[in-house]
Amino acid sequence: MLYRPFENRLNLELGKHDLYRAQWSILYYLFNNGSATHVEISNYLSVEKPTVTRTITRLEQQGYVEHIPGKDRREKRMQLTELGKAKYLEVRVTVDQYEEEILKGISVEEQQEVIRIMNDIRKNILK
Amino acid sequence: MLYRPFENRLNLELGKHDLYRAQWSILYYLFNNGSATHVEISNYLSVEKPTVTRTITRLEQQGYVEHIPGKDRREKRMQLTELGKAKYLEVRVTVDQYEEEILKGISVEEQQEVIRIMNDIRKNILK
DNA sequence: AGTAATAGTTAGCGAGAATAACTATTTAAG
DNA sequence: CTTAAATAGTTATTCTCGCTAACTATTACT
Repeated sequence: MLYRPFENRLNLELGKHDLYRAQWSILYYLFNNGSATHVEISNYLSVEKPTVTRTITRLEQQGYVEHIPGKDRREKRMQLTELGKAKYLEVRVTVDQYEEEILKGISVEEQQEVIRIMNDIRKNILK
Repeated sequence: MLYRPFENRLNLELGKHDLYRAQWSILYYLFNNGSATHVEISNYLSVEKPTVTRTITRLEQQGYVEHIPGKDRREKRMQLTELGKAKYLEVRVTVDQYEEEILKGISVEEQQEVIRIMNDIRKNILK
């Protein structure tokens, strides 16, 4: 009931910056995590590895992410480039405005409550 | 954060019945509404008309929906067939189990609270 | 009567995600 | 210490779901 309108508007906002949701969610994760492997991203987003590979490839072509040596020669640990960080912060402004707009009239307590409950549900699903 | 795991699991459950989310959401709407035109479904799901046409066509081929005369010769008013109603009830059992499972430990008050707030957000987005 | 608007369809495109089958590397077991 | 199993990632292919643009058919408005 909420997802489609939310997705539609978010894609509209992100489109202004030549980004899609899948790309944005990885920028977001890397910015807040410093770095991550494909598998970590895969688990975080609940998508399969090939999906991650494709999106990461695009982000690499755009110059937003780069890979750094991991503890293995198998794993590919990724992090944001300087350009990627700048991009994140730039888009963040737009996304913040969007969030503020759609949360108008919802108190901070209510927001926290919803996040807490959604997290509980998430745990139930992934269990 | 919640959508992908939810979608994955739901599709898994629906897959047991040879259905996809898009189809299920229309079955759901028609069952609870008696009948609807393409435009009504389009608005309800926040999806464009061609998308509705395609999904409805599939449901028609599967024998779950049929069209009845509307107030126009333009509009195509759809309703569930007997088979469609039976299918809905059959799948409903699976979906109920799924919902119960993922809502374990969430009180009814909390559920209502979340629904209320999500509805408020939805209104903000569509405004 | 002639133009607007509304309902739906067709054609074509693209995002996003999945599975299956593969390579490369690392870990564990006999 | 070598071989089998597990892990990380890629490639190829397929599917759903959704979009826009351009169309037909019908109805409403001026």
